[in-house]
Amino acid sequence: MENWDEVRTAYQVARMGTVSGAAEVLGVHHATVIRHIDAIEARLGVKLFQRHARGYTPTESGQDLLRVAQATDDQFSQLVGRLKGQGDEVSGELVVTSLSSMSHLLVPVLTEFQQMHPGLVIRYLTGERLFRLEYGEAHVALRAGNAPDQPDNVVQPFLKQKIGLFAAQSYVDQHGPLKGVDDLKNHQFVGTDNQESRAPFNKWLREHTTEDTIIFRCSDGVAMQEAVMAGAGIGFMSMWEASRRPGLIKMMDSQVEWEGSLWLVTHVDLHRTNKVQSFLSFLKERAKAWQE
Amino acid sequence: MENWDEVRTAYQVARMGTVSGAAEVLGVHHATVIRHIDAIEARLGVKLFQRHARGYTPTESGQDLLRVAQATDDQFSQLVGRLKGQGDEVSGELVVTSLSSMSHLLVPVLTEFQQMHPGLVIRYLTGERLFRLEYGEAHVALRAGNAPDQPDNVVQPFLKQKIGLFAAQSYVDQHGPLKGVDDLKNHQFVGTDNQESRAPFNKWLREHTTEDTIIFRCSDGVAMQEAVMAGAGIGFMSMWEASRRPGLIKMMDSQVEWEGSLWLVTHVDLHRTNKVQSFLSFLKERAKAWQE
DNA sequence: CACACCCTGCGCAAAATTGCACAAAACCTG
DNA sequence: CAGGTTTTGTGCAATTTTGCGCAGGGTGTG
Repeated sequence: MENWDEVRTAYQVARMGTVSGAAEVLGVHHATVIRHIDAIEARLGVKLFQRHARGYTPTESGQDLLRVAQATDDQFSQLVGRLKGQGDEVSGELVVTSLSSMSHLLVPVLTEFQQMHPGLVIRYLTGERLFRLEYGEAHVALRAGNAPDQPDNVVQPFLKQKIGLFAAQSYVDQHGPLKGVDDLKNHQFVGTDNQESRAPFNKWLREHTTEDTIIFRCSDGVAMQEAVMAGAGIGFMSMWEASRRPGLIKMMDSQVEWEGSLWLVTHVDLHRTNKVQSFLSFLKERAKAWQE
Repeated sequence: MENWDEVRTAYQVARMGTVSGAAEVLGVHHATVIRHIDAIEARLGVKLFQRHARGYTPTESGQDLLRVAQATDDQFSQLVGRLKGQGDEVSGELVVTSLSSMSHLLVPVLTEFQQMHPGLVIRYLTGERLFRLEYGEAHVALRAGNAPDQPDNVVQPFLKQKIGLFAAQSYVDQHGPLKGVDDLKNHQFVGTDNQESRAPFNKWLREHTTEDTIIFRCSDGVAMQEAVMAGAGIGFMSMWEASRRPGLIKMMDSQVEWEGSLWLVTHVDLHRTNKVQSFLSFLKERAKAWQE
């Protein structure tokens, strides 16, 4: 059965009993209805209607089609109702992805947002590989670094991540405090294993010290923080992270050039949906508290 | 939801994951598929797919549509299976109509035919009013008299009804036998109450006797036979009927001009269906036995 | 019995749909 | 990393579909 429109036409004819009545309901010319009926009967090789001067009377086959198409019509009506509503209400899944280092910030927000919308299921995806918005893997992504410029992605600046330079008390006891920029070469650092890291504070560090001062190198951000905590060396950490870890000593005033940008990225197809929009506005609201 | 064809297109895209794949399945150009998707999304105001270089990924709304349309597709497939088979197999209803005087002949045939086809429901309609084939009230009609010439009705001659002139033994005892055509005016007859009856034997009777000899007039054929049996007068009766009623005396040799034609009438829309055809051939086969 | 009304059916022209060719972008493979 | 493949997207022309007007026929009603 190809050409579902002809089924719909036949359905209305069976329901109305006349070609003219069906044509009026369908909003087409009655000649079109006749042609549809002739076409579907010819394709099926079955008479669906008995033609007479008063209209079209469905045969048993036509009554069978009537029942099936009636159910289909109901199904479609319900579907349209769901689809139209779905764009407006916040329900179903909300898939958010970010680097795992952001989870401390995001998880409380996601939890609160879910509690505001009982019908919502939160899927928070973090991992090494980038979850791609284009394939529908996520609705909202939190990205760091330079502004992403992927097509079909609508990207907006989220917030500047304030970065500080910290060390553990044990490190200060052992190596003494940092006495300004010129003293950097006399200390040892915890840094990223990635030589080409484009994070601004990493570039700053490469410019102001020599390679051999970075004596503890990690590929994972969380491990870096652990290393700093353990006194392995001086390391960069977001101000917000540092405030949650007691015993850290600020080694230097924060430089503006260390700041990293965070970006909120959504797929253009989903950006205008109420679900995404309400989450974004809620997230920005909560993010104001982090800035101070 | 108008335009069911677009639903079908969207269904195939959701199923295949690509526009090209859906286009191949649907047998249309991929540009058509793209336009259908754009159209249905615009009409619903909901994004059904996320577009990317690898194809179209259904959103939650698209997945909802996929489920509904999948069910619809199954329903339609089953419907087509039923419809295509329905034309071939003998099942459902078989509606036959005739004058009630034919019931003695038809009922045994109908009974046997039903037993040959367990899935069949026989509806045998008899009554004063004519059941009209055009409105789907009956599949097959058995008509007497001149050949019906209604449009859309396919008419075929069934058999000639041999008619004899009979009386009860009690009538012969009282009035004596009929001594030829010239003796008709000396007898009394059982006839129809309808002055304009076009039955050939009635016209013959009006031509060969006077009105006042028809002393028992009925509107119903069965009542006429009862009257003849009771000795009210001489009356016409089909040879087949007379042979089933003992004690009747044939008053005259059967005249060819008395014979009435019976016609099998079907609606043109149903005439070619296997159900009607197999019943007609079965009926004709059984009718051969009546001719002898 | 005649009139009015409604429904079907058909030819022709207008309109919408579709197919085609081509472009551009992304992905896979060797 | 480059070539080949697959995919979507768009302007233009051909085709199909649709709408319109009118004729024909049947039905019901006054």
